[in-house]
Amino acid sequence: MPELPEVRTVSRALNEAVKDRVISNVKVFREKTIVGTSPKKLILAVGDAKIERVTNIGKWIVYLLDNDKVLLSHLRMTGKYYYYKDKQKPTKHTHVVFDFKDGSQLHFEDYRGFGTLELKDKKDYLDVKPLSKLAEEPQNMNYIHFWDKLQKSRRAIKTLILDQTIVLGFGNIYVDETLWELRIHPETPGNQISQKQAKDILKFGTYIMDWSTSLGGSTVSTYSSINNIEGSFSQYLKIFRKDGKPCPRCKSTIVKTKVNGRGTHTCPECQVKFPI
DNA sequence: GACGCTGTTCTATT
DNA sequence: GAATAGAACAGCGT
Repeated sequence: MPELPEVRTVSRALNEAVKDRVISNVKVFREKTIVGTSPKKLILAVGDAKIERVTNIGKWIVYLLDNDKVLLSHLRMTGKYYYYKDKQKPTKHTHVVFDFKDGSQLHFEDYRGFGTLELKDKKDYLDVKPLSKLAEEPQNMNYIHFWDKLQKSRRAIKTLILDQTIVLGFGNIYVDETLWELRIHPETPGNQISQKQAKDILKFGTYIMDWSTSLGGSTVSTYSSINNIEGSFSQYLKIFRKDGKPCPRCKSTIVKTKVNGRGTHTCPECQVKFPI
């Protein structure tokens, strides 16, 4: 489901909803959702804690608590949050419920069950997995450093951009949009990307993901922010899930292929295949 | 009904 | 190590 713009949207909405609320209890309905510790220990560690702030690092949601703990949450494909003023019944796919002292609740739901919550120590959560190896978001990434990483690999540029240790925040939608905009074929080997192209990938990635964030992200099939609020950026997508339709630039028919197992949308005219 | 797809990332295997 | 295939899972479209 969500990429950087969508996770930013969710984390901002969460911050609005639960900042300064005090957790009184946590109910875990699906143990596998809690990673790295037992539900019992999680409840012990966050009970009575106040949520100081909710933010995000790439696609990870970060809850900063007023004790020595941090809660990390990843939505993966279909994780969703719901905030309720009153107690609500969990549904079939409600995996975790936070009770707050004021009687309100935060529900975490995920019908596919890939989404996670994990507890970390505030003192070193940036230096241990899963956040430790992440790269910078494109607006903060040095393009020479980025280009250096690309040079070291013959893997497809699309695969490299999706690697969160190379650049942070791109997912399948925004990588296809960015490569189409820059007329780069997704299978171009990393070591054939020029410095200028590397710079442009970061520049356009920053631009499109900031723009999308300002519209609440892209609701393509199931994504929505908390309480089912949809994003409206999908109307501006040029190529993602447009296979069979004309390219907005040259009117050639957009094709869909697979690159390293990921569905990939390409204009066969605009995005010229690299010379072998 | 079966099969192949889905906005992600981690693990195992080569 | 680097690169790939498969796995985690439920639902939807063909």
